[in-house]
Amino acid sequence: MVITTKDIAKIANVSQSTVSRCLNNSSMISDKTKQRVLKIAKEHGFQFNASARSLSTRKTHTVGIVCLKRMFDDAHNIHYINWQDSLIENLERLQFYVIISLLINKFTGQNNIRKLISAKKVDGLIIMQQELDTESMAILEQSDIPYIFCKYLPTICKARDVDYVHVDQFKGGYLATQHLIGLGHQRIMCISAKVSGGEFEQRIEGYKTAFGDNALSFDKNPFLYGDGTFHSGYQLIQDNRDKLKGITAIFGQNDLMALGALSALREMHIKVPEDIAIIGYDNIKLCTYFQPYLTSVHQPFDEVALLTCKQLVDSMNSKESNIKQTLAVQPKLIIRQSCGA
Amino acid sequence: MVITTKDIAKIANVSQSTVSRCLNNSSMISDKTKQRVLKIAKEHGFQFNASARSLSTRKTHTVGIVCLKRMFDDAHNIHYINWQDSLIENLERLQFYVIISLLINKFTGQNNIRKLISAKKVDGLIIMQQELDTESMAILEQSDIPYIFCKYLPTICKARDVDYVHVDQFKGGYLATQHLIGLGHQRIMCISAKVSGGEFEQRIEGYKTAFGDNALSFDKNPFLYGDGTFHSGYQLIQDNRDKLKGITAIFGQNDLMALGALSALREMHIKVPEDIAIIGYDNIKLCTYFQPYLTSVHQPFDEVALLTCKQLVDSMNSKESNIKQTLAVQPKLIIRQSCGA
DNA sequence: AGGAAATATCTTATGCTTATCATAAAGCAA
DNA sequence: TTGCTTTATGATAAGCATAAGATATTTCCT
Repeated sequence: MVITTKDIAKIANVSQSTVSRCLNNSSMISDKTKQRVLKIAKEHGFQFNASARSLSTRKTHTVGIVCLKRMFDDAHNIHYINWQDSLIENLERLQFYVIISLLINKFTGQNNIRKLISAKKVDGLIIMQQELDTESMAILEQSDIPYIFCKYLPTICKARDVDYVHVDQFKGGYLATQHLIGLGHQRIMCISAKVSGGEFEQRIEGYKTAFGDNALSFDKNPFLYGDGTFHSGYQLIQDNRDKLKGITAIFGQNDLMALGALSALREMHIKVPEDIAIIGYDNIKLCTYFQPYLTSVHQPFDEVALLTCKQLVDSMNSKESNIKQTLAVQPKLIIRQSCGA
Repeated sequence: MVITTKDIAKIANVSQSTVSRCLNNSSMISDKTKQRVLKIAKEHGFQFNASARSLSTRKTHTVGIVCLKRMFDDAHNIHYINWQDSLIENLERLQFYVIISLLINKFTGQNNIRKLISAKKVDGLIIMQQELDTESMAILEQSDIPYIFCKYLPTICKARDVDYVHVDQFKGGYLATQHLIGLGHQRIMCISAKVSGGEFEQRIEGYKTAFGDNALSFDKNPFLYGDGTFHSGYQLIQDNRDKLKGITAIFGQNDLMALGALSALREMHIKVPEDIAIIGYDNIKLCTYFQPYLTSVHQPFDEVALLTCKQLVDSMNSKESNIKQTLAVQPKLIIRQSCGA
């Protein structure tokens, strides 16, 4: 059923290496032979045996995407899937197979990064993680395959010499805050989450800098911490009614928490944006599901995915190890109804 | 850096085939040798070269998941990712690598099912599709690897002899309708979508049967068709205010449309559940984000994923081609606030 | 035409593992 | 001890494609 180069060689009455050269578009081959072989290959629906080819060339044409957990419809991750999705699309466009893998196999305790690398299953890895344990990091560093961090990990990446692509979170926090200040808000509550990786911290830095740039003080402004889910945003507001006194705006560090807060405010009959303005972060689809539509900071995941794949493919193609690159993408303010602008 | 069986053979001072036998837990090997070889392998972090092994054994320990499009945060698919997610988790537990692939490579026009099969990249395939073109179906049927359809495709599957796992959508539609009728509703509007595959049609069959079982007529009840997105649910209500007259309940054939409808009703100051009850379908997280929380029909994706993987692995392990199986999972009614129960 | 250079093709080895067949060693019965 | 069965291990081939080295063919120049 399946045809190999050997079969084609027999049919075309040439050697196997000639077939290989034809199929690989090599020079040193006559046009006549090439056309003949290619025609036969096509007629028989020839496809390289990936294993044999990998064994010989040490290339798998496969990229692994490693992530810690996959709970896409909640938590900080309703939009996370878009990043991954866009990565897959880009990789397929570039003719790579894509293996998805959890960081650790929950049932065997096996480190999947190690497994993928030492089994030679992939040519490169994209790490989508908030943080990475030292063991995994060491495995990556000792490996000879290129890897890149996508989106997350600014703090960790900063400390190490690795490729990474991220959205400028400081800028995002700055943009959001500047927008609120521009609308006259000074008593702004921050709803954040304690997740490692430093993304949220950077947004807060942006927030603080915006205050500074406007010669304003944020000292009296409350900072509340949840876990990044919708319900934590909701709960934070419910549990801190007292802290709302005097507050005119809320900066939700992600859309889910912002929308959770919005939901709580609605139940408390506090009007948005009339009584309190709300701004979110991520620009997920949910922003435009229920009125008032949520003003948010868009993270251009398409651009990030494209850059990530490009950079990884560059590394995979070049023989020497490239100079590590940090690529930053600029977020964008999306103004809707929730701030009354 | 990377150690091979040949290296281990040299270190242990045995032949390569002995090493292979030890690592593969073969019989015909003395305990002493086995322990020694295993110890060396472990010390050096030995991992089989996947390509070489596949070439020799014709097994890749890899399963492909094929899907048409990936637009996970919208459309009918906010919960679709959970299915896939659960599949991946189950496959990793069973020690398989997972390749994700779009049905067609948008840029090359290449049929990825064919590519995965003829390149021998996978041992089995899971198809997550609403429908499948005849070419792809033919490729699958001619291939010698097992494949299974997950969740979708009841109509298509019924016509062919294939393995498939699905949720009993008829039952789901029946449960939802029965619940509404039990609460005294008879004038129920159906908000559905024209998506092929037959899922929605089956839910409607369940709806109709429930009416019949209660000796009621649904003849005057409106059936509205959108595209499955939140916004289409919203728009359907906005555009059909007139049809709401006399209606006491709405059956949204998926949660997104139901919530879209809910959002529209809210803007029209129609109270849910007091004026109109709403029931959804899918039981996505979003059901409990904004009050009134949406009553819905839960599709047990964990169970479906487990069954899918089990059945596929069975097929992959057995030498002869198994008898094709149809596995149905029962949906479950989740009662919340939106029907006033 | 003769010979070097360029072009086209073939032969063989290689990548890593497993499978098959062959061989050696050990155990046991007569 | 001989001969036979088990048990353990080694040697070689096979799986499929590519790479390197060898050979044949053509082209081109003097």
